[in-house]
Amino acid sequence: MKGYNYIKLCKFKMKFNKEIGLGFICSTYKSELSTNHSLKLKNLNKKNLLSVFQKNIVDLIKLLQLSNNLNCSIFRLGSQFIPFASHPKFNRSWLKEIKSIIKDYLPEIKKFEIRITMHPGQYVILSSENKNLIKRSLDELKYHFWVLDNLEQDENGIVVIHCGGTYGDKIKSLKNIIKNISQNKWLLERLALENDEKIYSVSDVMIVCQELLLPLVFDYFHHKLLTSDFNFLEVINTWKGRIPEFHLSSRSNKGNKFSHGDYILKSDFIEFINFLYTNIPFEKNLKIDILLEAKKKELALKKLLKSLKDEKYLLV
DNA sequence: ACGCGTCAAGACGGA
DNA sequence: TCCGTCTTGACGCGT
Repeated sequence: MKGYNYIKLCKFKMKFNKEIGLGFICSTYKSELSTNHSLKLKNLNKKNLLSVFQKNIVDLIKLLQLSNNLNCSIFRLGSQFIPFASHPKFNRSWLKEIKSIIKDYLPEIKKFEIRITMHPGQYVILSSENKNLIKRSLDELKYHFWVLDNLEQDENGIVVIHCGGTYGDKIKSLKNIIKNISQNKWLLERLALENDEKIYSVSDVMIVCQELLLPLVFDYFHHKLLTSDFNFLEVINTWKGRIPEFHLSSRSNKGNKFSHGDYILKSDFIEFINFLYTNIPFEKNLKIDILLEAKKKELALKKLLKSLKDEKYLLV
């Protein structure tokens, strides 16, 4: 049994005594490896689906191997792992074959002991009044849960979503989210909510997380674009015994202020660690997973690790 | 053969 | 009003 992969940080004001695990998301840069191989809806049939899924699961193992080589603790599995799985044109009976393929690869996947989490697309919305949209969102979430169940992930295998739109009334929309989740208790098993950069700040998301006892995924980049007042210990407390998942990205030097950069600036990482250092009591024993949301994926992770080593922030 | 626009889906802010 | 942002690979049409 190997232990939790974490990086050994030093050179902070005092020794930073939390165990920080890192990870990158979904694919390698330029997608030599990807868990998001897909197909056009009009080409959706059993044969095509199985061949695409086969590519995704084979690449998943290679991506976990790569993550492990880079000493990562967490990996985000792409939402297109089983393309169109929640679509009406998807024949549910295909899942039997998928299930048995997963079973064959499971020992290889589990041996890395890397935490696998997922982040459905922007179309999963629980704040809406539109019944059909809610139904489709629940179907999509059900698919994500199915995947993590079948990958035999423990309670740390979360499914992260944003809170959706406000439709001009944020309080009403937050109530809708609470109502929709309350009416579907199975969501409490794996669902987690993340603050976004335009609509729902950490303090907004906290209302739902505290009401329903859901983990709050703190995205530092989003928080800086849409700040709010909150007690960071309350964010930690939403995780109960689970390992908090936080997100970090740097601003892109092109595009608008919302877009994610190719890499993670060392300064942004240090700033985030200092934020954690300042806001979590020294004596609190904690593991924390930080997913790096950078366009250049594993290259960004490697570059960050190198620059941290070069400047002696990281013990090799 | 390759480059580019489109593809299941929503909502928002900014130009 | 339209486009880019969240995601970023496949594919089919045009050259």
